[in-house]
Amino acid sequence: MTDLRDDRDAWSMANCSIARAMDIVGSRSAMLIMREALLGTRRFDDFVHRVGLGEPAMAARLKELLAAGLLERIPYREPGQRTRHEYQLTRKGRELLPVITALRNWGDTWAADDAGPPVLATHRECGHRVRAALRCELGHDVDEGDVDIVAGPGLIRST
Amino acid sequence: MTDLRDDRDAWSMANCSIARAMDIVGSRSAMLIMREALLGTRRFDDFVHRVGLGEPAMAARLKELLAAGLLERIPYREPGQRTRHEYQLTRKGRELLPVITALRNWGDTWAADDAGPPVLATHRECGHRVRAALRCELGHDVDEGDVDIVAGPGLIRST
DNA sequence: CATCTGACTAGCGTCAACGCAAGTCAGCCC
DNA sequence: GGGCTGACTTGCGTTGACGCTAGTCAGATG
Repeated sequence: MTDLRDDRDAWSMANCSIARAMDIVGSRSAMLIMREALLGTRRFDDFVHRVGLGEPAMAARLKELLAAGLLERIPYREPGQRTRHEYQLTRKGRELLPVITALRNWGDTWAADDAGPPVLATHRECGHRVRAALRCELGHDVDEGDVDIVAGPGLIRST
Repeated sequence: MTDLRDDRDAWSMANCSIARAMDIVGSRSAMLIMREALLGTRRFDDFVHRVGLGEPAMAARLKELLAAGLLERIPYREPGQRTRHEYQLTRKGRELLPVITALRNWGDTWAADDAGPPVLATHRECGHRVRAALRCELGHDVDEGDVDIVAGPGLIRST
């Protein structure tokens, strides 16, 4: 099999992973909540003022992200305080980091103002900037033009 | 200053690159249009039936993506046909490939059904699967836990 | 026991996204 | 020159996202 793009209409996107991902984190607010969660935010009120969403909207979004399994609601207790709940990333949520990083890279390049990007992600061990780069399982760097699209096990062919 | 996460409320996300990116391609339909464009789709009607959006909505989305500079409207002429226009990716649009790839990776892992992912991106030269991976400018692979967030030139500090 | 704080919920009103149905418009084809 | 096709536009109505204001609720604190 060569490249599925050569006969695009012979297969369907009914179970497209990109569409499914967008159904879960494909809104501005959901993605910004995940940005905050990856920056370490855990409490409801902090999400509200750091993301810039109203309380009712935030409560609804967090509920969706809990239901989708990106966040967990964990009880905790600060000394002298009553038991509360915090929103912690699950593995499913933590693995959005490459998506967020790729979005930040793109925004830094194409949507930042003249001053430049507000924050930089760096490699703790060497201090150099981190990017989401394409590479194959053998470790090769993959150029934009060197990607083939081939059938996967879940491919749905059109009738 | 080491890691900005240690004092999260001392700086603002007013010019966040992630938020800006989401303003442009942060809707399900915009992202699916970019998916199709990266798969080679160029004509209006093909976008309509491959993305599964109505004609009015598609016309509006395409206009936004043209205005944002992700697509260009280029005249072309098939033999025996009149001049038409096709939507071609610009460099700005093409550089969304890491974002789309990261989203597909995540969806393949966390949102695919039992059959598995419908399509696979492979490296043309070796045939192995392509992923969006974190790496620094020195070429190191970067682990999820090894990312620092430090001030960039455009950082806005809170008052 | 009343108060206070963090974390919500309830009830509006508004605005944007989208589907559907129908109309338009330009030019090749017969 | 009347149809046909591809690429839209116009005009509904519906649904969902969100802001705002106000109310609730649980438990430590005074």
